[in-house]
Amino acid sequence: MTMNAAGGRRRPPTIHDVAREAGVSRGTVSRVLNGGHYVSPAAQEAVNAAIRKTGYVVNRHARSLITGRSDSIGFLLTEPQERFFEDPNFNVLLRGCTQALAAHDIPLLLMLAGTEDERRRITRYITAGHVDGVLLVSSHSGDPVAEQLREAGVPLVACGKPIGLASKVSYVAADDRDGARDMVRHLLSLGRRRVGTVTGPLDTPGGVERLAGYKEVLAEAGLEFDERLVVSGDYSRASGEAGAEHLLARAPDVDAVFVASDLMAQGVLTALHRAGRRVPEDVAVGGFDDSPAAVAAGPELTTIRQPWDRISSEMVRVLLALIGGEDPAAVILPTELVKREST
Amino acid sequence: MTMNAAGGRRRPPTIHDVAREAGVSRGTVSRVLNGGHYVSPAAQEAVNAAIRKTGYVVNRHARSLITGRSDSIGFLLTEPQERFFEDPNFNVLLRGCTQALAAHDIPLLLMLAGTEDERRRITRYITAGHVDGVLLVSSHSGDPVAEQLREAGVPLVACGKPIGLASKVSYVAADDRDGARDMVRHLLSLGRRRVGTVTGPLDTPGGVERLAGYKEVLAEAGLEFDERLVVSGDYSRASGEAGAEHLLARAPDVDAVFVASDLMAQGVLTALHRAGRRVPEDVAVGGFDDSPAAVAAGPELTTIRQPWDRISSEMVRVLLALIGGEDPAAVILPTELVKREST
DNA sequence: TTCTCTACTGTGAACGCTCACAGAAGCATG
DNA sequence: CATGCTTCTGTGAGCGTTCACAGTAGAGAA
Repeated sequence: MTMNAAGGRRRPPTIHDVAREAGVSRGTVSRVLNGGHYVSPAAQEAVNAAIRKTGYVVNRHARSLITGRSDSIGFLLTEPQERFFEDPNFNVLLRGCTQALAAHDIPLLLMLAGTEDERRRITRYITAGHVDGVLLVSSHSGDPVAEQLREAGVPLVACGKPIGLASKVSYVAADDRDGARDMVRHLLSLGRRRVGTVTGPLDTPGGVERLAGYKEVLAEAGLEFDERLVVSGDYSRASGEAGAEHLLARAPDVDAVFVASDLMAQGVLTALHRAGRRVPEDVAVGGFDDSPAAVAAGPELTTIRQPWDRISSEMVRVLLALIGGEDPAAVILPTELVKREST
Repeated sequence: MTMNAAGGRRRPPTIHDVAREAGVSRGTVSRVLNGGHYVSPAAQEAVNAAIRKTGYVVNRHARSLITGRSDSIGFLLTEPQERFFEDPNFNVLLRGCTQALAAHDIPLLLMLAGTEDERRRITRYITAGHVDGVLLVSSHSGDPVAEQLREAGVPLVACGKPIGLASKVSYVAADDRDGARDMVRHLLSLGRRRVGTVTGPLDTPGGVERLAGYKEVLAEAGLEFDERLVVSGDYSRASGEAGAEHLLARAPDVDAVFVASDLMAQGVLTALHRAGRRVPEDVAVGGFDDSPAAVAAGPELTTIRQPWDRISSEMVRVLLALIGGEDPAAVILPTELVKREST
């Protein structure tokens, strides 16, 4: 649009050009750029017109150099596996965060720290002040990166309650336990009495909480806890399949399964199908997440919807507050039972 | 806000601190940082030691301010839909690019430009020089953002051959046409003669090329082209399902389907199952992509593997070359037939 | 009048780095 | 001895911005 007719590549306009154009000083332009306090309406208007005319865009590098802020946020994934990329929830979360930040005109830097080596480099990068804060997605406990960032005083918001960390780290999570309770109550309401579960990894908050909810409801229904009905998975499809086989072998009379993720539930469906069990007639299956995988499955999964859109927007809100100097906060968001064909 | 354990607020070390520590000047430190030309071995070593000792990390903002480079790359998604996030290929691509860039210590900025409004803001952001180059993922033709960036002279590499654009834009793509040929030949080799296809969107290069490959092989096999065997989809699961129903209605004798994406193929399987057709006995189904969806499907899909890892690393390589002043390049990578249960 | 207060504006000095340039040292050549 | 060349090193300037501070003008109070 602003190509010079002369053909030369034109140097982008600076605050100086705008000042000259508006007939004011650099300082006044800067004040307009940063909220417009102590600026007369006339100057305000002149500067805005000059900005439009010159096509001026602030040079973030120059600004960052002096403010010490970088005006960007890191999205950090410290999973050793690529599981998160396989996980549809991850997409939704990433997209939600990007959009929430875009509303503040803040770019998001995607950082993958799978290996030990990468983790070191990225920690170094972050602590050097190249991002103002970090959105952390790391399900496992005892994450060294998280601990290091916390110690370095980098504003940090985790997705899901971090287990291993000392207190005072902000996080946003769905109410896993309550979601699990809802699902198991739902299964019991269908008349099922031999309700098994395939848990998530038990070094993750989600895994622990969902199992806790399961146990609570069985107890409140007066059903005896039967450890043969509990097998553990790692949120992957394959582990769901293996888990269901295990379950069928140990408790053939199982008539319902609460699976701690939709992806695992897909695996469970496969295994049940192979074993000749009909879903939901013989065995009702409930998932967790309401990810695209839930609808992709056949039959479509009854599941617990996690409010990913709200989780991501809350993560961004809390992080920006933290950067603004507010105290750490924990946000727990409600889940919702979504009934489909599998129960 | 990095608080020191000692209690003092420590300013991060600058190039000046390193210079003092090493007993040399700023200039020498800078030269070491930028390749070490014209630096004596003794100075080189002293500077490296000082860097290690002080924990110095270069301030990219200061560097960018003077060099005009930003040392970061944008990953731009201009899809209006969230389809890409649903698409497992996207994950692999994003991860691959992030990692390839990480090897060069270049952070990746994720940019989503779904709406018209966002597109304007992001174009502005990019053309203001906040990234050195852009990896563009936009399947549709006539993308205004791409055209604007091209005109503004921003180094740009597209994923897949852009249709609408004027020439001279770099891209990396799998050999869609050849992949389609392989799959259709495979279906014919199984003795199938009524081979249908569910195409991708025909305003995308993938959609067009895969259909072209299909037609070519039918022609070379001496089979007459039957337009009842061709229905179009949009790469979504739902469109695959609808497409298969359409196909069954128009050509009930269909004995094989080449589906232009795995996700659509999942939908095709669902529709075939509902219609009581066995796969692969009654109808063989071939997908495209070899995405996780291919293995998630039941039966597991025979498909065409796209070399996503190489696509992403090539995109990064070409973009860095472009930034380095080299000429635009097009890279076409070979595909591979992966046989599974559905054929 | 004179003083104070408020609202606004301009100016130099940073921020941490790279770049151009000047110079020094070492060595060979005229 | 001067001269040139190469390799290395230090210095000043400046990138585009914000920030602190010093003003200025105008209004109201003493």
